[in-house]
Amino acid sequence: MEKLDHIDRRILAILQRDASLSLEDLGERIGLSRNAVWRRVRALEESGVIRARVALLDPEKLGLGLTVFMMIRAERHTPDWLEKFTRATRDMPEILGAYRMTGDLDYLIRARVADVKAFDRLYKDLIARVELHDVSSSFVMEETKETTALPV
Amino acid sequence: MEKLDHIDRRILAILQRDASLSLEDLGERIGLSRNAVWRRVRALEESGVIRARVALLDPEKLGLGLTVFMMIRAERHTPDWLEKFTRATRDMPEILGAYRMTGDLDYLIRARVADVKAFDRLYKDLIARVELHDVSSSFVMEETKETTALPV
DNA sequence: AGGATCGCGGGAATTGTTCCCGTTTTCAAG
DNA sequence: CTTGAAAACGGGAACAATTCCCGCGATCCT
Repeated sequence: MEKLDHIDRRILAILQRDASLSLEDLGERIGLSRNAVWRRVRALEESGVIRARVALLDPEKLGLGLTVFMMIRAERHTPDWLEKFTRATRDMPEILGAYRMTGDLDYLIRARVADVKAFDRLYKDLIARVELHDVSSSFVMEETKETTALPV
Repeated sequence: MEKLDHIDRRILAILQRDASLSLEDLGERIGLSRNAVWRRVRALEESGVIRARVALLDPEKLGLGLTVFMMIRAERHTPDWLEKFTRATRDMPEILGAYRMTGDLDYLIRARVADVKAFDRLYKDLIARVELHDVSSSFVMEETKETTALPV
């Protein structure tokens, strides 16, 4: 939790939508010299507020047309089951998010695959790696929103 | 869906984890001149495979410590309900993802907020904007995985 | 009011990007 | 095989952006 002023927040708001702008352009937009902006950006990177700069790819163009959520209840509630589950999800690149939850479902997985057939392979691969008591999968028909931009 | 060779995929794999590398460095890693790499990256941008370059922020450092999922069943199943729902989620910056689903739950929302109190405000704000028949919210205790990197 | 601190902008060196051009590789047809 | 066309490569150079140094002005604290 860092102390950020209004200008820092405007910089973050812009960069988390488009990090390809030059410092010159960025400075122009917020009314500061390329230079002042550079110092602020560097500070935000060093403090870890800016965690990374990445390229976002288009899943459709990569043939990954289907988003799937898997609602999971665990077989056994032990530390080493959790450890195994964590490793399994980390090692499976189709899995984009894995969450331990409150409520009656224990875990939630968000994954991106080519199609239903590919999902079935993912499913079988997952249950081979870690025992699951109950799994209910839902396909996403439409993503009405999907962003990496946090509220600043 | 584009035709990508092995080198393109290696470039994408690197850039979707770290887009701050220079063309020189990138070329070195994959055994090509800065120049050949530049042409490939440009082609990937123009074809839309690379959708954007963005900065990823640390939610904890911004005081957004809580991820929430909301499982929703709709009040009415009409085009203009969907339209209203879509606009509502678009306009609420805490909502990072909104998905129309198969199965017995109609919609799923992924959101990031400061704490339970902030979630309650989000919840009340949402039900004020669009009528929901049934909402069940779960908090994320632990994110064992969370990535923007797609399998290439 | 004086002194210290902080953030700003200008300038300049360094580094990175972009584009041109000649060469090499690949691939298909003869 | 050999040959010709097309595609991809690397080197060089111009241009652009980044990075860092410095001096100035605003702000704050006593």
